[in-house]
Amino acid sequence: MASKTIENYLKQIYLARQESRGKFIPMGRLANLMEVTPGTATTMVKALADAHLVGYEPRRGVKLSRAGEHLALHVLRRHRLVELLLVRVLKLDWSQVHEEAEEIEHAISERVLEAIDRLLGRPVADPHGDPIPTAGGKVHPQRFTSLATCPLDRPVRIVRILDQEPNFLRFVDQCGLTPQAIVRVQQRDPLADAVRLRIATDKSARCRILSGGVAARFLVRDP
Amino acid sequence: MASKTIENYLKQIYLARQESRGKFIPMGRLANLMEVTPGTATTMVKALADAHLVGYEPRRGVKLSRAGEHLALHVLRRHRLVELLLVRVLKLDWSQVHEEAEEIEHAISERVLEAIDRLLGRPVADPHGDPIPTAGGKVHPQRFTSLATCPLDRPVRIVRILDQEPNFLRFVDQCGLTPQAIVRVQQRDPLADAVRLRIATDKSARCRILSGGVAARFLVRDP
DNA sequence: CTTCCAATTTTGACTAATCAAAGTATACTG
DNA sequence: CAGTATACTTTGATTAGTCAAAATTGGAAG
Repeated sequence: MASKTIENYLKQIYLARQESRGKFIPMGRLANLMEVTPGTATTMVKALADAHLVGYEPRRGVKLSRAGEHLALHVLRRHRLVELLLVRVLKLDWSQVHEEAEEIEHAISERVLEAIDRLLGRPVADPHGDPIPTAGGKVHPQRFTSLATCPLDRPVRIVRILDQEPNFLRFVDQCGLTPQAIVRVQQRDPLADAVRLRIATDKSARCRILSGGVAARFLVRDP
Repeated sequence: MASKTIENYLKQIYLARQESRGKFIPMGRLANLMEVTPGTATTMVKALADAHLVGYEPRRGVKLSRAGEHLALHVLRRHRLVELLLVRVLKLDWSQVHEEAEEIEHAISERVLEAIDRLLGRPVADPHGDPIPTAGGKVHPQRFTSLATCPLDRPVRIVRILDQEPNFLRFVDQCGLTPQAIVRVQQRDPLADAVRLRIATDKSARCRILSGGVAARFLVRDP
């Protein structure tokens, strides 16, 4: 069985590849994500390569092998199903479940995972809208725009938030910018790097201003 | 924070003291319970003693300190609440939850624990009837007889089973000797080491014969 | 009182994961 | 193209937990 540490390295490599579409993840980036020194990351990645979980090219970086990706998706499946259990069944706060799930994801067996999946009715997304890989390791491909790029003056539905930071999520919660919320982008000012939007469900008709970077963390689709 | 290993040592020392009422647990016994070599147990116990979690006297054995017992009870609380969650909410089989909880007990935070406790309605016992320590570390003292010692020909209620072995629990399940079942001991034969009993809820009026040792693993009280 | 045995402790070594710091390569800058 | 900054790798050391095997001891049996 893969150790907790190995599972975390593979998960981070997988997640890093999502954003920067390049094949190889540079060591420095991985070391950062894992919060270890660069030397530690190099050592560990070489061990992962020996176990055929990743491909490693010195000074270029690391990428998942078939087997590594499979394992990473499995970890992600556990993580996201646990998050949903914590929110839906144990009524934990949306903003906190990510950190809780970080630990629990390494402790649950296939049996428990299946029981959670069944109880929750085979869900396809976690509380942040992140897709839950199937038991077979498939991820439903999402191709959403974001609040930084969607058309103006048209209502859109928030479907996913690309940030797990509790403080940020608490802010998101207070604004009402949670998944399923319907919002309309009224204006974008590229020079000021500002996005002005209105939340449909918010009767007070107040506007919100977000920076472009923050707006890009909200994925949306037609309602 | 105490590591998983430390938590397990403390838990085993606590559980061992329950049975053999002597103050000190001999090293050999602990090494057995932890499935490590005696040398490993000695090394580890000396480290625990340095952390003031146990008292250690060479060649006599080990016992929990106040702090160690507190931690052990906390682990046990997590273990038993998780077991109950797995049975009641996730509908897992009674006979399997012990091994599942062995892992999960080290992964859940105070917050999650509290949420489980609330969801389950502050339960006082897990699916095997083992008492759940309170958040403050109190255990409701149980003083039950067992099927090996209770009065004959009087109905009694099974309240606890002192064995977590899946095969044994499956057998218990099939017999209907689960917690809450009402049974009557009809006869004891000390020489044959046999206990004959009838299960009240079993319409077929069939009898069961258990050895004295097995009978002693079923704690009972007046219905 | 000696002998011996079984339970313990000690010793030396190993694995996984980590860090600090020194060394090396790549790429940028003039 | 040389010089340097940055990113990466190597090296040597550390900690937690473990084992195998040798050394010790405390008490039971003669």
